[in-house]
Amino acid sequence: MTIYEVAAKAGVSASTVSRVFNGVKVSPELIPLVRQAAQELDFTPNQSARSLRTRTSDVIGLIVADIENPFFTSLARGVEDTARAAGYSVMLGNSDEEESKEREYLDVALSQRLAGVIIAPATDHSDVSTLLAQNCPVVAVDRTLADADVDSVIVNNAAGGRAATDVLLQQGFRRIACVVGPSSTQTADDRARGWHDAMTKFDPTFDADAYLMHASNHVPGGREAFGLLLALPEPPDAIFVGHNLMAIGVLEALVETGRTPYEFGVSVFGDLPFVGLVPPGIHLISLPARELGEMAARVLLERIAGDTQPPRTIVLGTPWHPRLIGAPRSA
Amino acid sequence: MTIYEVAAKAGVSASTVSRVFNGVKVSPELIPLVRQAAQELDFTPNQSARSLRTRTSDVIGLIVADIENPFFTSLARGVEDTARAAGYSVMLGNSDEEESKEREYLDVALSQRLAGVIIAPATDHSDVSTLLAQNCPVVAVDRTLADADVDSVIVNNAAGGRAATDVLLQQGFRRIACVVGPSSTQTADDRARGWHDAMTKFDPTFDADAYLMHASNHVPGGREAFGLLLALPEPPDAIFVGHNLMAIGVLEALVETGRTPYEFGVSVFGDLPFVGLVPPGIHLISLPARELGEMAARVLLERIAGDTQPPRTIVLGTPWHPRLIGAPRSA
DNA sequence: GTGAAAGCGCTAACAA
DNA sequence: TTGTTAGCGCTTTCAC
Repeated sequence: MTIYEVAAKAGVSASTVSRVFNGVKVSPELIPLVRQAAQELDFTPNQSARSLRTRTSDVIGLIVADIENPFFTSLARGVEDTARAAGYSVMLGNSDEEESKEREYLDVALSQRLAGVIIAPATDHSDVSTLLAQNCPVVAVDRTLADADVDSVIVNNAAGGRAATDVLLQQGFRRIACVVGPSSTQTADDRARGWHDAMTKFDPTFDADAYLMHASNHVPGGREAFGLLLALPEPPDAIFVGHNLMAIGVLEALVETGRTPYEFGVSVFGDLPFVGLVPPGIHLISLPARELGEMAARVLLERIAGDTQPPRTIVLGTPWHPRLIGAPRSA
Repeated sequence: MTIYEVAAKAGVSASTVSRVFNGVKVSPELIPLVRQAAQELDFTPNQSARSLRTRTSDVIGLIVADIENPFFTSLARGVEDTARAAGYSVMLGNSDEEESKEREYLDVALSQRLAGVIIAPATDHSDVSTLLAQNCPVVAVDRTLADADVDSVIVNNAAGGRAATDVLLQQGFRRIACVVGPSSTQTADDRARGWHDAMTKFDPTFDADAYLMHASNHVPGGREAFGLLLALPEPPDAIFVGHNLMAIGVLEALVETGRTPYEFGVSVFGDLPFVGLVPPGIHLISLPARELGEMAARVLLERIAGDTQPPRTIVLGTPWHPRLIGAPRSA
């Protein structure tokens, strides 16, 4: 089924059919004719041909680090809904935090000549220059890109770490440990820095190094980190966890040792999926995952539409408001 | 950057460049020449042109009902990994259980001339005939398609319902309620049927109708259903929940009423995300979500490769083995 | 084994 | 306003 067969059936030229399908002005009486013919022939425009000719496409790429993490699913949902509303589809790639997989997806985006790409970069020096060189706009989300001059949509991680630590200090906890993702990843370092600032501001003699743990961004990572912390000569009396999945691991381990978050303080930067089953007493700072996705998509769509202002960094979510799950401590 | 510029730089014809990039036989000495030239020019083959010419594409579509449900994320992960290993990319669509959104994504798949589509249908009469008419293979996953003659990769839901009910009967529970998704959806009905069979086989006088609840496939749905069941003149002493998210809602409500799964039996068909925080005593039947995705992708890839055997229905996961979370009842 | 040439289905000048 | 025509970048006969 091509535009020519539709044209023949409708008794017009191919250009007229093309015009009808692209909303270009055409005598009103021809429109139903063409639509009718297209309908009867089950005609669907061939996007490959269209893309080839126009050098555009209505597909955007989304590359996330872990599609099984609810944070990224919500983010993806935000991107998808926003893109869909604007007539774009989403190609999803999962980098698994691996640069090589990420590279593969960037190459796919390039060869598909996607309209644009939203990426939660696996590293802060991920290379998107090939895309930029082809005028394929890129927006970084959740993390920034050090080597590329692109828009970023992020949250203030340091402030989050600080807020999550402060709420534990207010509760009277004093030896507050910190568990975040692998060191030298941006979000992990920033969150740890926030914690560090809050602790040393409160108590300049606090031996921060002893209570900072880096672990892998998964449930077992949190579990292990918790074990190591408890084994310390002077174990912490509370913990700030900078990642949702690790928090699950920490909480599992905490519950197993018979402790509760009322005795052993817990604050988390990130949302806990299905929070209803989480032991009460923890302090949560919600990350606007969906909004990050929506905003990233909105910025990308503007770029696709031709926006040429200098790249911006958009920070969402601050100021942070910790939320207590369950009843206050006294209860 | 086109194939012609690469050809010029390498001192060969465009056809030779094309051959090199497609692994067609060429004098060995030309290959490095061409690759070198391509490299220097940052050449990336234009897939739109390729698709237009060859009428193929290396992108497959995946349409799921709820990307925020861990079941579908695992499934998506299975699809993605399998597809990627075979050199295919995945376009993801979220139907939100809505036929209209599903239709949109099917149309996108059609106009993009995707290589194939894996769909977890929103309804059992979702219409994929347009795709089939264009020789775009379709594989149904998790649910079957009544009106289309396509491959399906599913689980035995009735057997799952039966197994989940039997384990509660063995524990001594007798008034076992059933909560599943909206009635007249296939998976919900099948799971309920399994429960019904198990109950009436055990006790032919059991008043099944009174204890069957349909709710929406979300956390609040499970919560509400649980409330209604408790309000019954003769409340159940146990519950079989046929959906992972609803199970979360049921468990939240259960915990709030101060009950435990040891006194009030709970069995679930489906995986509970981050199961470590779930109250002990529940019986779980794991769904092979990832494997469903992998198998669906494998079947689809075979179809894309030209497999023409009659459509098959592949059933995964049976026999079911309920798993107890936490210690046995006596403990 | 390699190149020249045609054409996949569409859009965009340009001409009428 | 509508049609004619050329060409987007690639693959693939068909000659050589």
